[in-house]
Amino acid sequence: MRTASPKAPSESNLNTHLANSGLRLTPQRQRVHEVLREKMDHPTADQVFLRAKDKMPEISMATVYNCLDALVQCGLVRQVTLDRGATRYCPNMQDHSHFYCDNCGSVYDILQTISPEEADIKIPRGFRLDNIETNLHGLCPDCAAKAK
Amino acid sequence: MRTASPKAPSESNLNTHLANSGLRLTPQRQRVHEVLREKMDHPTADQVFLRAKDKMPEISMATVYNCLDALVQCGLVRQVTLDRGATRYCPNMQDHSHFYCDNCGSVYDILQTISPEEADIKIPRGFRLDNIETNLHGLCPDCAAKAK
DNA sequence: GCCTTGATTTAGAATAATTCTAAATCTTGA
DNA sequence: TCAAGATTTAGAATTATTCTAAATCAAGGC
Repeated sequence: MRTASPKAPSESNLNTHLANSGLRLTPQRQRVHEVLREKMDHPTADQVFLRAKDKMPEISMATVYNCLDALVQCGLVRQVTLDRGATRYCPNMQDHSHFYCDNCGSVYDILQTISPEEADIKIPRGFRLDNIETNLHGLCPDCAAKAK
Repeated sequence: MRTASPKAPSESNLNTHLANSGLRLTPQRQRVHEVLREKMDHPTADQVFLRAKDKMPEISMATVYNCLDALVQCGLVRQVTLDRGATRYCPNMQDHSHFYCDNCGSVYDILQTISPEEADIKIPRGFRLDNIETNLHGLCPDCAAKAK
């Protein structure tokens, strides 16, 4: 039996985005999306996998990668590569940049970015610029204090 | 016997930078630096390894990583992480940003950046901002043409 | 509702990228 | 010349990501 259950706004949002990219809404994609929004640190695929398993023990690593790719593709998650280590995922789609501590590897959202207009970036003819990613490198408060 | 051989400017530059970071000038570090400057595409560690072996067949992968780290540490090379794949290395220390084609993965130097001042980035108290990395994402001319 | 088609998930293998280890070899300064 | 510490090396180990083929699922047509 199927009852017409009202959907949480985030779920319908998720469905809309997925559908716009020709992707389906699946329990796994929901779960991965949920995990990312639950704790908006910047988890690696592995961390997402571990957290997702709490409520969905049968999910596999390959699926986590698939889901993350799907979410990135439909514009609900950003992929963040800041160093040689594992890629991180960020569900905050508000315009912002990332501060990366080159010493301890911690990541912070910085609610400020440079828009293409104000940056006045001129790209050569033929290129199509989709977005500008800004990564701030330096030391976090803890490491900065110790560095003195 | 040791003769006082005059050094090429780039070599003395390399030595100066290394020394300033408490690092030694070694043939391997010279070779890796040379490889990067020979062809300023944005090679991965693996590509650097293959190219370095031409003139130094006994160099090892671990050493290439060590050398790249040393060069990054002393400010002669930039590490560039643009996606989930291997890290790339860029010997162009002129202020510039990278354009990354999200479709084919090609990388281009864009001789333009956003200075911390004009960006007007305000980081929270306690953080130490060392540099701003700007990555431009989109499609290269080839992929942009095909995408239409 | 049933069926077909293609999308998605799965476990596990495979590959790729990076780091680690311990021994050998340099380099520098005393 | 020696000692101490830095660097290199091969190869193993680890980590991160992708691939594979089979099983399952979802959506649209009948």
